[in-house]
Amino acid sequence: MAREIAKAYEPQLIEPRWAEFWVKEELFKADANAPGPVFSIVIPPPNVTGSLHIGHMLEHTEIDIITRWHRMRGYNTLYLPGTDHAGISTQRVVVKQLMDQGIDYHKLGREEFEKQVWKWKAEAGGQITEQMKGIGESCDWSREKFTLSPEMSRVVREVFVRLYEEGLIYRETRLVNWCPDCLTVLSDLEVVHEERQGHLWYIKYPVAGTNELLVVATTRPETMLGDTAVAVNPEDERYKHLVGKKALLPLMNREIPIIADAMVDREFGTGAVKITPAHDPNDFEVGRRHRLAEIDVMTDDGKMSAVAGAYAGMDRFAARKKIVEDLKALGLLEKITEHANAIGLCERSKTIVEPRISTQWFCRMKSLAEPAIAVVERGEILIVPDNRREEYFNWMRNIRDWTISRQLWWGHRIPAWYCKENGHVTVAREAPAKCGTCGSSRLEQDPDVLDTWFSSGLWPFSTLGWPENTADFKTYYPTTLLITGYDILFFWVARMIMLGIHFTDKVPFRAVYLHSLVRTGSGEKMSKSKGTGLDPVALNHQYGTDAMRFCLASMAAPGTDIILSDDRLASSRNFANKIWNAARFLFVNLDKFEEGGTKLEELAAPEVRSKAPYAASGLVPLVDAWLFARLAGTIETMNDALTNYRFHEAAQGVYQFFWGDFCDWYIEWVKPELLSADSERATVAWKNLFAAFDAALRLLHPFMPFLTEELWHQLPQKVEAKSIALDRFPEACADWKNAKALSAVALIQEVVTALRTIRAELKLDPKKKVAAEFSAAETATVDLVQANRVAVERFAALSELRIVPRQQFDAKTGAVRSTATFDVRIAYSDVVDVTAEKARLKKEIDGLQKAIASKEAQLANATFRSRAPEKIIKGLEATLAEQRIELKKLQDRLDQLG
RNA sequence: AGGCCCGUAGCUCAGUUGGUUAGAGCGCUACCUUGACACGGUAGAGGUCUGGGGUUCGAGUCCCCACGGGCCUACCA
Repeated sequence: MAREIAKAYEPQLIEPRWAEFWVKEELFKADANAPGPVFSIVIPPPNVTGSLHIGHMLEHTEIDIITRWHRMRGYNTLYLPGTDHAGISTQRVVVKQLMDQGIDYHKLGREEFEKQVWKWKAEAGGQITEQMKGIGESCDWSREKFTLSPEMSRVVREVFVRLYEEGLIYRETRLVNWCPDCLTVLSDLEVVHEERQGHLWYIKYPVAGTNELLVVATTRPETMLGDTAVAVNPEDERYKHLVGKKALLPLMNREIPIIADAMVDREFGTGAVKITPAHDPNDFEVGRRHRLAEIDVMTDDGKMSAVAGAYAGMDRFAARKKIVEDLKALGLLEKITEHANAIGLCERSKTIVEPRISTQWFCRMKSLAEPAIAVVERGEILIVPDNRREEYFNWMRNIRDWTISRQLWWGHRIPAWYCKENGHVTVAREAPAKCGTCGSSRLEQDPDVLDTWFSSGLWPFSTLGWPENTADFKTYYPTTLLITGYDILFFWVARMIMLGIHFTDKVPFRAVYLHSLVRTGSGEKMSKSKGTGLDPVALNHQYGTDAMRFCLASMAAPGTDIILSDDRLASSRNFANKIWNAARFLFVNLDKFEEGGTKLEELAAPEVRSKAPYAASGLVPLVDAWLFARLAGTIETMNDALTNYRFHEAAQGVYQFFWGDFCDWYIEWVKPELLSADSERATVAWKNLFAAFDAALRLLHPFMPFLTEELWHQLPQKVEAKSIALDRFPEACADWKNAKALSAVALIQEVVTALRTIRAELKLDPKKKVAAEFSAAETATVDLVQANRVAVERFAALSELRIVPRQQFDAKTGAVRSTATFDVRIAYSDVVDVTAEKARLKKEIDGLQKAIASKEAQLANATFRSRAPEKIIKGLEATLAEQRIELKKLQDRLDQLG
């Protein structure tokens, strides 16, 4: 029966089918009671608002490769998927959507708004999950979680209450980061700093009761409306006489004290600082020290407030302009200078963050951080690449309390109730019927929600059933590994470690692999808003998901960012096509072979494959032995690479094996034998070929799941076998290792290449068969080439390879190539380009002479001989000997050419 | 202000503890539409590892300085 197999690999025709199959068959459903070592990994939950971007593609590719690899090695494997409710982003998205419909969400009311968000989530929120299924991630979808589900909410409340009871969560009024666009407080981490060119305005403050003017410099003139003091350094002779006097605040006509505080830098500006405790972190500190009034001159949406005098109601930036103009008109503006400063922006909205006094909930971090530092120090959690360890330590050792409340409606509502009678606070797991202190039933729940990262911080154990000691929790916690981006090391990783240890007494994961960031061609972080992002879904469609995965993996060297290019993607696509065509070759020829009566079952059934390599006439043919030796080496390389998260090395290993060894050499070598009349040799070749092909598919499967699944199903499998994903990753059999076969084939390859090189230089028609001569000093070399003469003749398109003794080797005519171990020659009657040949020889002689000279010098050095390891010296001497022989040959050849 | 990373072939990148003529993919050149594959085959050209100094028998690899690029942390108005 002839097999149908397309000429080129068309991933679009294959991927959807397998993606659906994997999900439908629940192939990756984990069993907490299954035997074997455990591998478990939880997904860094992507925002439910999001769609798959290139960063996810990289992250998920790495996770899936490691996961599939473990599963194929017999681990009890769990890859737990899920999404994050992403408080601010999601709320922003839905608010905007409502606004587009002309609906103000405030008017809708909290309850109705929440309903709208859930509705939106149900309709649009599953996009990324669907995309993950589409790209074939081997998740256990039955265990999918959402950070805001009732199940997760229970855990969040449990954690909040416990921390509150332990005194680690508290409520306080202080200066916080406020986003006037998102209308919520932000944690320090959610404020991104950007260097901007601004100005320094020098403003004259009249000193009450004198004719003096005190000049202060500020970057934010609009805040002066809330000034409650002017500060100078106590040591500053220029201003000593003014301390204790009053300044008259321009525009507001308010008297404010002139105070002395050591925080003032005498060198900066004028050495006199306006103090606005309600709008600047430094000033806030000074204000508390000196018991100054805190006047908030702004509203929550960044406008000037009622206490801002004539400027009330103006936008904060418009007010700045107007204030500067007014000061100028009054003659109170001394000068304006250029000044660069780092400005705080809201991560989400990019709005300039306003420091503002507010009552919020905080989490005390110091005591949580200490054990989290210790586990990393002790290596109980491995951070890879390890240079990130220092960043982690640095941040953890200087950790500050975490603002955990947010003025949003979408999120985990803070489980605190205020007594309307007397303000008592009751914190509880479930809504209390009455105040825990006074018994009043007039309670009101805190309107705020928790920072999204608060629930994310519980992810590794909340998803596995904690606080119950479930089977999942017992089996899969601590998780084995976390793969995530280094940009959320503090946001997320650090907090999971702290909360994980605190609540479970165990680390949440044994290792953290921080993957690279995918950058644009110009090296910037890809950004959707700038339009510089690549759409992985489109690219997957264009090149195939497997090609995309392979490409990302092959570039994913730890610690280096990835710049993705079309060229690189195309090369991975070509690799997929190469494999496809290797399969095509097998099946097309198999059709012919089967006409002889031997069926695929007999050549490639699992039990047949398991006994490879097969011998012909009692001996495993050299090239077959070589192929399996290469296979064993590749398996070891890949296992070693993946153990150390060196995805690029593993990818390179399988690429080299499949394309270089399997396609370029092995298939070419055995081609004639596959349809040979010698049916024993043909059968052996087929069996070995299929066994190696099958092993190669399994090696490649974690990287290219679709293609390998498709081709694997074309080989006979055990009756109950459903997927290559559940087959075993090949193991490097000790029997396969064969150093002799490796070096023997390497020599044959060298001979072939030397002959081909001559042909190319002589510009011989590739189809024209010519005679060649071979000679070598060692008998073993001669025997080897003799034994493989037919293969060499075919590889180099020779009519005949004559093996001649050294002394009979005619190097005087024709074109010659020599190595230290052998010489080859092709007789050629036409005129050879002597000048070119001489130039080539001279260049090679030059290089060799340099190499020889440096080795001779090194070996002549007594210190080197006494200090270098024996192995190096011996190696050097051996190479030197070879190079001398080669040099001699080249020089002789050059002499012959005159 | 402090800390980290990077600078290797035209391009994008590898190069594990310092050790023998520095690798890959793409691109380029030449030849080849051979019965798996032009998303292919064969052969080839092309770097002295940003610059300078140092340690060492020996440095792309370790140290110092400079230049160039990126990132993180940080309350100088």
